[in-house]
Amino acid sequence: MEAHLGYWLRQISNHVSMGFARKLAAQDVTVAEWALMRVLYDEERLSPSRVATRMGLTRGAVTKLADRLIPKGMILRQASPDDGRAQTLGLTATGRNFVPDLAALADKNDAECFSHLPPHDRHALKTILQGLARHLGITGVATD
Amino acid sequence: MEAHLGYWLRQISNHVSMGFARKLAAQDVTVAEWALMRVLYDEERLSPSRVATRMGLTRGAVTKLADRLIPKGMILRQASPDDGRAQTLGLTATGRNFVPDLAALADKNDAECFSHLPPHDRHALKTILQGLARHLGITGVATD
DNA sequence: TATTGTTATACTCTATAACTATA
DNA sequence: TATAGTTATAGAGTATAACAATA
Repeated sequence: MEAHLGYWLRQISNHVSMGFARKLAAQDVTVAEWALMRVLYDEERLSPSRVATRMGLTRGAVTKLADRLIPKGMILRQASPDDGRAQTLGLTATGRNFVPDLAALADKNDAECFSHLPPHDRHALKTILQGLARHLGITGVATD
Repeated sequence: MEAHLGYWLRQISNHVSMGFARKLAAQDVTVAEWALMRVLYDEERLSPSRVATRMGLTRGAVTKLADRLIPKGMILRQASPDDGRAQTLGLTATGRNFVPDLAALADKNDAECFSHLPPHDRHALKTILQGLARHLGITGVATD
């Protein structure tokens, strides 16, 4: 009943994410909001369904995130001309300009948490984690 | 703006924790509830304050967890004889007998997620994570 | 006054399921 | 009938702040 890898992973991950969340909060953005913005940054314009698939969320969850980002002026929701049911989500100019600033916060957070690691360990950690993601069938696109 | 270590950590950690949560759910226990039971397993009897410190939670959060575990018959809340303000939390016999079963689920989950890793990688991962915990000042006691 | 614990309230994150409008 | 999206509801997880009882 000693400690498990899953335990240590959770401890560190929570710590790192909380630090990042705090930095984002100073910009009035949550981690989930950032993840959505990051996905849209790569794709210009995506339907909520596709966003949901990429982020591993339900469509309803995406709607709620979008409902928060729209009044903040970060993203736009527009009806698709082709299909009366479909919508598209895309960053506003403001949102698009903001993404690199938020990415810089991710850089900073990563640096604070991991820069003391010897390069060899940092590299090993990333390689092992990426291998695990592949093996465990984690689909998500990088979002921070 | 490539992917960060924090990102991969979160992806893997979420995946591992979700698998564990599913297993615990089949026993009508959540991860947070398990964490509290695990802390009490080591200590016999602890005040909510001390539990909060160990788990990195507020006292209010501990009260809520305890309020769920008590009707499940897993833990007991008793007034301290010494200090009229103080309470103590402790596992019931049922709860105490249950902890090893839940720990076995943690073992199983860990095995499912990590057993395919070469022993060398598994060891490196654990060592690096534990080193990070120490460096980042993560206090928590192992809870899974 | 300080401390212990509980309660009230709020918010994020996420899910499931029902519903609406189209196809 | 099937699909896209939204809405309604719920619950975990957590925090902050107010409060009651006791020290």
